[in-house]
Parts: sequence; C-alpha cells; structure tokens
Amino acid sequence: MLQIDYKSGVSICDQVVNGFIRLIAMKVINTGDSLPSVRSMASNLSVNPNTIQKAYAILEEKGVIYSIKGKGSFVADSEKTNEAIIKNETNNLKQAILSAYQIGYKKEDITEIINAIYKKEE
Amino acid sequence: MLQIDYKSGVSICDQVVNGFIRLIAMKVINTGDSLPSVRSMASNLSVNPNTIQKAYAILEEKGVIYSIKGKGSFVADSEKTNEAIIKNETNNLKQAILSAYQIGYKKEDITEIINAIYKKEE
Amino acid sequence: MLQIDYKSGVSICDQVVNGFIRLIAMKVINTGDSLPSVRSMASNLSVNPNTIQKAYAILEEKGVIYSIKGKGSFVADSEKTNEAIIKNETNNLKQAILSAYQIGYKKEDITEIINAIYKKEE
Amino acid sequence: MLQIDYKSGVSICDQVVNGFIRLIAMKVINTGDSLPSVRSMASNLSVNPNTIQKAYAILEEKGVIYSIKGKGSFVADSEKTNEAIIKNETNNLKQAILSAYQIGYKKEDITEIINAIYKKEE
DNA sequence: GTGGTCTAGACCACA
DNA sequence: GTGGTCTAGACCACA
Repeated sequence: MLQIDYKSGVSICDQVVNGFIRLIAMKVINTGDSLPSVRSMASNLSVNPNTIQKAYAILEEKGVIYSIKGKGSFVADSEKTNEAIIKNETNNLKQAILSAYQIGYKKEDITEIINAIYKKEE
Repeated sequence: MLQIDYKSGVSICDQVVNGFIRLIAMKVINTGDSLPSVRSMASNLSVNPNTIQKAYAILEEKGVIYSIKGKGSFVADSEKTNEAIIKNETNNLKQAILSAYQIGYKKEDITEIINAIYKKEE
Repeated sequence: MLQIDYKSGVSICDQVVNGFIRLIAMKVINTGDSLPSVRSMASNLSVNPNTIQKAYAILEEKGVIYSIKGKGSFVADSEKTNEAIIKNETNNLKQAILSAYQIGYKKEDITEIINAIYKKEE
Repeated sequence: MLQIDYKSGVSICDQVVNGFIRLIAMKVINTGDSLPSVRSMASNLSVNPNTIQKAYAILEEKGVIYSIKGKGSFVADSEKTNEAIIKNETNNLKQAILSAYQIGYKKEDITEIINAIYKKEE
C-alpha cells in the first residue's frame, strides 16, 4: 500500500504519515475505510511495530484517522481530513514562499518553478 | 545578529546556517564582510563553540563564506553566494510545490497563496 | 578494518573517510554492506565517537554511504559510489600533476614514475 | 614577487614556501640571489612577520635556501635546490599515483589527465 | 585572538 | 542498539 524508501533520510514514521495523508488526499482511501493493522503494516514493511504505532498516533492527532480499541484505525470524515490536509500543505507552501519572497524572489521566479513541476509530472 | 529559537525542533546549527544565508541573500552582510568569530557568536547565543564551528563549516562548504585560520570567516564573492543561495531556495520551493502537486493542488491554488503573501508584504 | 596513524598529521577523521573510500573502491565492502556502528568503530580505534560520526557524515555527503537513524550506515549504490570515488581520485591526481607541471616536469618525467609504480606493483 | 590567495584555504606559510620553491624551480631566482627580508615581505603581503619567518625556516630546512644572521636569506646552490625540489615533487606524485593504482586506475586513465593538463596550460 | 580537531560524555529520535 | 546534536573544555596551527 505504501512505498518506503529506507535510504531517503526521511524517517520511516514520517514516510508512513505522509504516505497516508497523500492516499487520503488522492481519495485512494476514503472516510470509514480501515487502515492496515499496526502489526500487519509493520511486518509488510519489515519495520518495527512501534514505528507504525507512532505514525498512526500522529495521524490521529492531526485528525485524519481515528482509532477504536480492539477494532482498528479508520479514515476520518472527509470534512475533517480535508481541513487537516489543506492546513498542513498550505502552511508548508506559505513558509517556503515567504522565505523566497524575503530573499528577493519575484512572483515570476516562483511561477517558473511551478510550471516546471506541473509540466514534468503531467 | 541572529535570532535562535531553542525549542523550534530545527537544530541550532541549521538555524545559524539558514540565518546567515538569509542575511547574505538580503544583503545585510556583503562580500568580504567578516562574520562574528566562532567564540563570540557562541557566547552571544549561549551556545557551544562546536555548534557554531559546525555551522560555519557547512556555510563554507556551500560556498557562501570562507574561513582563514587565525584571521576569521568572511562572506564569499557574490557570484558564489548567489549561486548557493538560489540553489538552496529553489530546492526548498521545489520540495514544497511537488508535495502540493502530489496531493492534488492545482496551479491556481498555489498562485493564490503566492499572491496573498506578496500583497501582504508589500 | 582500518589502520589509523595517530601521528601522521592527517586528521583521524580524514583517515577514516579516505580509508572507507579506498575499501569501497577496492570492493572490499560493497553496495548495501553495513559499516561498523559509530560507537563500535570509535571503541575499536580508541577514538571519540564524535570523530567517527563526523567522518560518516562526510562520507554520506560525498554520496558513498547512507545512514539510517536507528539502523546503521550502509554502502551506497555502486553508481553513486563510483562517481564519488572517481571525482575524489581525479582531483588528487590533477592537483599533483598540475603542481609538477608548474615547476617544469615534462610528461615523460611523470610517465616514468607511473611506469615504475605499475611495474613494481604488478 | 609572490601572489598570495588569502581565501584559498592553504595557509599563507605554505603558500610562501611553495611559491619560492616554484620560483627557484623555474629559475626566476637563482643560486646566491637574496630573498626579500622577512619584514619587507611581511609588510608587502600584509602578513604577520612570524608567518614569513616560519616559511623561511621551512625552506632552509628543506635545503633550498640558507640564512646568514645580519645579512639575509639566499638561494642555495642549484645542486641542493634541485635535489630538494625533485624529491619533494616526486614524492607527491608517487603518493597520488599509487593511490590511483590501488583503486583500479589504469595507466591510460592517468595519462589522460596528464594530457588534459599539459594541453590546457600550454 | 581565530579557526580546526579532538576527548568525554549527555540526551534525543528512531527502530 | 543506532545515528544525530549538543555541552564543556582542551589543545594545536596560524596570524
């Protein structure tokens, strides 16, 4: 379900968190869908269960999933998930753009980068 | 000269590195200007000299400063600093924009954020 | 695994960096192989862990190894390591040859040294 | 007489030593010629007299100059200087070439680098 | 005084 | 257990 890059420098925990946020944002998994159990996820990725446990806790704290003892973890309702995801992403963008602005980037400089990425990925 | 947030999660070393890159990018300090000595910087920020030493080493490797044993550390030629700064900033932007792209942001969504920042700051 | 000369004038850190580059270049250790942990290496060489830590950080930055928090350090893909190794070695050679050129060595003088080494070692 | 690059990372002392060795090797200055006094050299290069003093001491130790108290420093006889210079340079080359050999460089790989340098500089 | 390297040892995040 | 960051402080080369 998720691809982990063990050499990327990004912690596995963060990769799991971001991976699920992405899957939810792209509607690959939707409100009410259950996530793999901590243990199955851990064994599939050959990863320590604690790592997955922590990732799920972070996702729950962000409001994109909820966990029910003895049943498992589920995607929260789309209103909540949308809000959480957009807030997260917009903050990232704001920070990067503000920083670029402060060192003298013009709107066009940023637009150029955007165009390059959207063209390349399409 | 620099503001350090000791609880930000970002390492002190990185804050010093990014702080100076920003100061140089904004031309607050210019080619040939000397940076505070490792020791004075360390005592001003109430931080261990090794931490500043490491930050300066990273800045030197990025090509934005050069250090002379026994003399001090200085801002590099503007050609070199510009190159390093643009590379740094463009990487930041690329990462943020790619991530936004992947979860479904459209060009217009990002442009909106850009406009908000550039209007607000002007 | 590595021989350190504590009085050579070359820093321990650099000796570790160059030592591993050589081991990788000579295929004594290969892609995916794990390096000794920072701590075990440090105790084996009777050296402070920070020194090894720094050496590993430099090796990672050069692209010949990658480190995973909590797991260890590993030799990178051979594509990456080859590139880094050749860059490193070619720089060394260039520097030595340029210096010889400048004080009047002719091509033949250098070729003679090369022949002596290659004959002797074969 | 000498060009010092204050940002090169190479210590001023070493630059002075290598600079004179080069001048002697290229016969710009010859046996019996006097070197600038420590003080005039220091003031010309805006450098601490101790630094020049040390450089001269190293040159004397290598046998390429000799100093007479109250009179100054002079280039040694050409037999001595030649010997010292060739020994120095050949050692450098041997070290670099042996290292290249050990990691699998072929003669041709090194020859290519030599040709590139000799063509570029001519 | 200034940068550079190192020891000794603590503490954190991650697995 | 493993890598990463940091404090405290010594010592060296260089100017």
